[in-house]
Amino acid sequence: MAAAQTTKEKVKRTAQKLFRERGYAAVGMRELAKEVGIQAPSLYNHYKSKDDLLREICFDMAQQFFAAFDKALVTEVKFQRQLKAVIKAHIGVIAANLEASEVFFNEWMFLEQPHLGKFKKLRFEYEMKFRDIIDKGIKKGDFKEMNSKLIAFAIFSSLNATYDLYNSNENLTQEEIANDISDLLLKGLKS
Amino acid sequence: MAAAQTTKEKVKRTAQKLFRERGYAAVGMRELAKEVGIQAPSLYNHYKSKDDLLREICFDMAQQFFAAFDKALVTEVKFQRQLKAVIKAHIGVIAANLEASEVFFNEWMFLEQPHLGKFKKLRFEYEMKFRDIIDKGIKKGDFKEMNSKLIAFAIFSSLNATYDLYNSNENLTQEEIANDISDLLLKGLKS
DNA sequence: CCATTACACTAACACTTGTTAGTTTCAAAA
DNA sequence: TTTTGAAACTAACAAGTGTTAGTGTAATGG
Repeated sequence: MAAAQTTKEKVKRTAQKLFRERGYAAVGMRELAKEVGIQAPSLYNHYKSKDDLLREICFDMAQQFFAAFDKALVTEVKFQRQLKAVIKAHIGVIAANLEASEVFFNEWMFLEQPHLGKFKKLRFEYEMKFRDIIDKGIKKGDFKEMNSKLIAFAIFSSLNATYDLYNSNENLTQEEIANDISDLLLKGLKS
Repeated sequence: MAAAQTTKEKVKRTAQKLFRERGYAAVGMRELAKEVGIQAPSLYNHYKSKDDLLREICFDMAQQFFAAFDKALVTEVKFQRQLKAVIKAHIGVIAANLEASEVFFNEWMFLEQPHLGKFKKLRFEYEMKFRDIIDKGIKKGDFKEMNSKLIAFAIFSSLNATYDLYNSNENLTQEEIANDISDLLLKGLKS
């Protein structure tokens, strides 16, 4: 079991890093290849196009988010706990794939058809899983009567700030971020 | 006083639209020109470079955010009200410049130096104005003891989801969004 | 009425883009 | 030892990039 990564893995990891910091459209195949340490055409021994590379990054992350959500959900019954559990799971995936998840959130728009359509569908499904918990929680009385779409959007965008939090000078653990954000969302800032 | 917009205004508005929906790097000058209804080189009669165009969009928005913040702040003394007031002001600016504010949030990274440096500084200052309210509110006891950086990040990212909310099928007014988001942040989701 | 200015145009440049074709290298399988 | 396959290479293409030079035209101001 080689601890060293294969070239293909290195290509993917480097692409995640570059796509995140400069944007998919702004990163050229030559630049990517140089960072990996090979020539541009050699990239095509591993991925059949630039789009193919982006596709693998985005859909891998989608799969991870779904898997983590489903795993987190089964163990809880109360909606407050359910929400906290999936928030924790979501942040866990981000924390374990900091760069790839940023690409997932910000660069998916550059996917070409038909993958773009499939991706949008996946994202919508994932959003609906969150809204489902909120709606059920409202119905049961665990949560306040509020616009669940707005809440879902607020939750998502808060969670997705995790990357910036990690890169700030504060030394926050994944646990702390998940706890603080779910506390804020559930109980509010007011003392 | 022509009610019709000048060509320069049309260029700017079209650029905001295209940069938002396709990303700065992915939009070419020829495409922009075509949408405006002129030839690409004619753009240079109005802006001296592509970067110049992005710069004007970004710094105009920065100025608007600062102006709205300062205007909102003076009238309030309690920190909960202060926070709500600046949230309202922030969302007001987004609502009045939906496309430009998206460019401001997502495409500023493509600014070239020295503008990039100046822009980053402005963004940081703006963030600190928010954190300042939170920190003072915590000190006074109006707010819970929490990591103010995390809170500020969560607030910012929530606010910046406003664009997506407007574009969803829900018919939410600017008032409603501002009220619901500040309610959520202050009082939490829990009933 | 003439000079100037604003703003459009076409042609073109130097460079970069993603990608393909064809070739070489080198280790593992037969 | 020969064959095969993966994975690197160089050379090159067609298309697209931001931008400049130079020109025409029509309205404006002296």
